[in-house]
Amino acid sequence: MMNKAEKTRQFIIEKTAPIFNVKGFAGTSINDMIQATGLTKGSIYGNFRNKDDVALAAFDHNLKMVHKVIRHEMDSKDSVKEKLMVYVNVYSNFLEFPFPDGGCPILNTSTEADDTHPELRQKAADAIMQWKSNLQALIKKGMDDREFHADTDPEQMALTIIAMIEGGIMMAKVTGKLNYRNAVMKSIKKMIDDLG
Amino acid sequence: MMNKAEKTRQFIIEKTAPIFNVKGFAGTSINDMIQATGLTKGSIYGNFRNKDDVALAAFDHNLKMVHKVIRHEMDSKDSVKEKLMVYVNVYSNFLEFPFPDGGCPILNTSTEADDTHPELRQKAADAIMQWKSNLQALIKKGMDDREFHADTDPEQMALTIIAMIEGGIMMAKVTGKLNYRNAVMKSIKKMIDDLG
DNA sequence: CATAAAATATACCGATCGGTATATAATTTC
DNA sequence: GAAATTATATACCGATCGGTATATTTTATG
Repeated sequence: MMNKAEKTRQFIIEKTAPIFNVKGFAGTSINDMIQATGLTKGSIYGNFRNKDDVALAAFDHNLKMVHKVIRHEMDSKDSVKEKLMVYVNVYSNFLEFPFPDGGCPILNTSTEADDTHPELRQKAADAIMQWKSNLQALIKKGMDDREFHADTDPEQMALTIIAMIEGGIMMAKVTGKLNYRNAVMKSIKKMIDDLG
Repeated sequence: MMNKAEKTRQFIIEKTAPIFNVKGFAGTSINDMIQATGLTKGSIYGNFRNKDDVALAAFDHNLKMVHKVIRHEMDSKDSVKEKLMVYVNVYSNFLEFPFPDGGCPILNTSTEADDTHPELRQKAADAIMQWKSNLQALIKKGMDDREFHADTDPEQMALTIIAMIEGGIMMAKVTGKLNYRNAVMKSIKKMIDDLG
């Protein structure tokens, strides 16, 4: 059971995570956090070492939200193909799911942090590598189960799916044209279908 | 022929464009620009209305560099397929080309600006839509020339190629694993090959 | 070459930045 | 219930922020 400080820390994380995801690390100030939480600096610095510390926790929180959605949708799926399609469906319709404000935290954090914030960059890199490994394992299982063709390269397929998802999200979000993402997701679906 | 001010303005743009591409709009300060150029605020504000103005010009400059590379590589290609492959080859090896520091300006600017900076977001959106239109026209020409299958959806194919390129760049850059991008580029090549 | 115009340097501004020290309030412990 | 401990609020800090006003330098013009 959480004590007062743990509750406050979690509250701060929940309130600041969307802001970091929308405005980025450099664009988010302590004052933004104060306004979002209604607390003061003493409370923030009492629960976190510094701004970096909050940002790292916020990224973890955003990622956890994404994982939660994926896992929830994944639970009711049997075939590997259906499980792969979960990614496409969730990322195609993230307004229907409790996705973080600001969109995909992996995309946002990777792009901002890759040159500027080694710790955030490392977390985003870990998230992508984990995602790749998960997809790769799924695809390999599909091959083992004879659900997919034996000539499939699981790692390449996993990386390609992620690239298409992230690229599709980025294009749709910046242009405001949802059919852009839909077109890309349609391609991913066809690619997954063609696996077997 | 450029006068002194025009030369200085262009100089400021050239020096600050990589910084904006690496650190992002929010992460780049007037002081960064001063240090990069060796000039002072009077010179910067004498040639630009404000920081936004510099950032917009810097994005244009970065984009122009990318277009220059693509156009240069495109010139010696005859078939549509070869022209499409130029994008894959250039984005696979942008260390071999005069690409902006910080990587792809479209990806960087789109992701940072989509929620925070309407003008930059619009520029990035325009760049993507232009890119999509160019690819779409190429693909359509390939179909008209019977180089590609008639059942190809040019817009969907164009969007998918861009998504894969941008997604592949993002993954490789944040993880430091170049084979990630190479795997995705390999998939794009196969997809282009399968067009006809 | 002198003067006017333009460009850049310098000084300055209020606001905000991330963070710390101390006071006060809230919670925990005995 | 009082005292100790912990958490949060407040005041404060130096540094940096984007930007402006004015002085100085450089360039252009006649």
